[in-house]
Amino acid sequence: MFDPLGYAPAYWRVSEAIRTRILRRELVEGQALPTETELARQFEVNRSTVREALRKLESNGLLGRRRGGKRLYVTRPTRESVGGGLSQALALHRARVVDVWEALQAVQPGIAAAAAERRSPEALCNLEAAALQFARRHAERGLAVGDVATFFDALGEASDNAVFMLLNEPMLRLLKPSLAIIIDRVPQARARIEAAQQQIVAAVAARDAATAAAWMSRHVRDFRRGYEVAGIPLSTVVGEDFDPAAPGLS
Amino acid sequence: MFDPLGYAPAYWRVSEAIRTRILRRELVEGQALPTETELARQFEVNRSTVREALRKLESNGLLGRRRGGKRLYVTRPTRESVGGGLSQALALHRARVVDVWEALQAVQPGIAAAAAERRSPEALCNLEAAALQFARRHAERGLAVGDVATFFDALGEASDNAVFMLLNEPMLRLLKPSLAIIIDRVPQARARIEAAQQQIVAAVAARDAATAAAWMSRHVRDFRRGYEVAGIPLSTVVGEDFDPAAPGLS
DNA sequence: CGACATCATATTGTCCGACAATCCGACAGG
DNA sequence: CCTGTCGGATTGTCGGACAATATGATGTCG
Repeated sequence: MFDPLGYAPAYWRVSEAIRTRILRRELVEGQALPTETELARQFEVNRSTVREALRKLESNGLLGRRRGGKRLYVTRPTRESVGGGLSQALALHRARVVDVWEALQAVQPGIAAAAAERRSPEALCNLEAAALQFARRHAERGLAVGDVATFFDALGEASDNAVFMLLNEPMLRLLKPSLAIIIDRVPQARARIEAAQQQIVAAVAARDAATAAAWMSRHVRDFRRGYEVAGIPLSTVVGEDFDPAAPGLS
Repeated sequence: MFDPLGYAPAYWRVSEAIRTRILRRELVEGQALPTETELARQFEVNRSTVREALRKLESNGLLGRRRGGKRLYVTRPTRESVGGGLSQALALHRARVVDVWEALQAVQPGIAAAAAERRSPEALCNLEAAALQFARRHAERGLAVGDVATFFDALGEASDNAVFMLLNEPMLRLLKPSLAIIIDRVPQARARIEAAQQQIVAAVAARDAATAAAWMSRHVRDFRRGYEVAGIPLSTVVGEDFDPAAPGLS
């Protein structure tokens, strides 16, 4: 009948106040935040309270500090920060590799199509570079996985769509461990990936959205075959590697 | 040439220590965290330091408190929490409605297909209920938008894929404001949405993945027409409504 | 025996004050 | 122009304090 009358602790209100100003763009990116003491003075709360609020915003990626710097600056969440949160959440929701794969299957063709339609010359160049990088050194297992991710990232970049770019990161992060196993155990995986990448690059270069999407679809389907051949159960729960991105060193 | 030697403040290390234990499932969901004083004793740091660490985890959605409760419990990030973070990030990245629409166009058909393949009887029931709800009361503008979102959510639920469920939330959140305008300004919008929903429900009920995906694709394409008819520029930057989910009242 | 009122205790939210480390900017000197 | 020095400002961390209130134990009554 009655909702509980909301009480919000001070650290929460302080954090919301700052967050709102950032989202309203009254505090613009790159701008230095006032010092903790100054904020405490303005909000009329203690510095400890301010600090708790700042930690919240910091971990949301809205505030960050420059390399080795001391003061906080307004920043927007990096892809890594958003992706980290999302993949962490997915891990806790016990998402399975097949779930991630299914999402990949749904999203990536769309990304490829968008990239084909709108790629800039530089983005195409990056994409080609990524494909070449994978082709050149896919012998080393450690690098190969990273290069595959780089390729997908370059494609997202080429799509010029912030949503795609942000969605790419967490899915790849969750896929990486199992992808490493596939590349390790399935002999023909490297060659198939290389071939698919080249077809996709060609289609993107030719601005042929339909072909790009089709090849990407095939490419992703290959991953699923990879799981089966590598003997990874599709119902494996994706795990986080718990590798914290070092704190101030962004 | 040299990497900076990493230094991590204590509050960060404390936060990481707890986060790692949660991700390793050594701290399971629903479990109460030790008290702040106890944590301070165990980590051998000051309580203020512990509190800063807790704020980080709290805002990551890994810790939460029960209604009106005092102690912190281990929780997993709710859909709202990760959706809020993601849509906030997208807003700051100046994502445009066309970007969100494009992502919707890529993802939703996949969700519909997955839902058609795997829907449980209960999920189907919820989906039907959502469609019915929209059909019944789409006259009221305020409710109509929410009901559309509920329909998409029910579909995500039916797909039984945690990734899809988590991805749905932020996109809908960003789309809502513009959707409200469309429903308001485009006379035939309501009828077209209702028709599409019914077709999708029917396809999902019949486990016809291809038809479900096709209708969903058409449905999403309609939104784009809606933007044009309603006179909303596709390059409008999506904005956050800055509606903070109340703090302890989850 | 179980439901309910009562109360002491524990816990959180917030404050104050303090201090070391170190980052910053200015300034001088080669 | 690069380097060394220095004082002030700022952050990270600490200890202690206190009010408000959630929690759990206790006692009471049906």
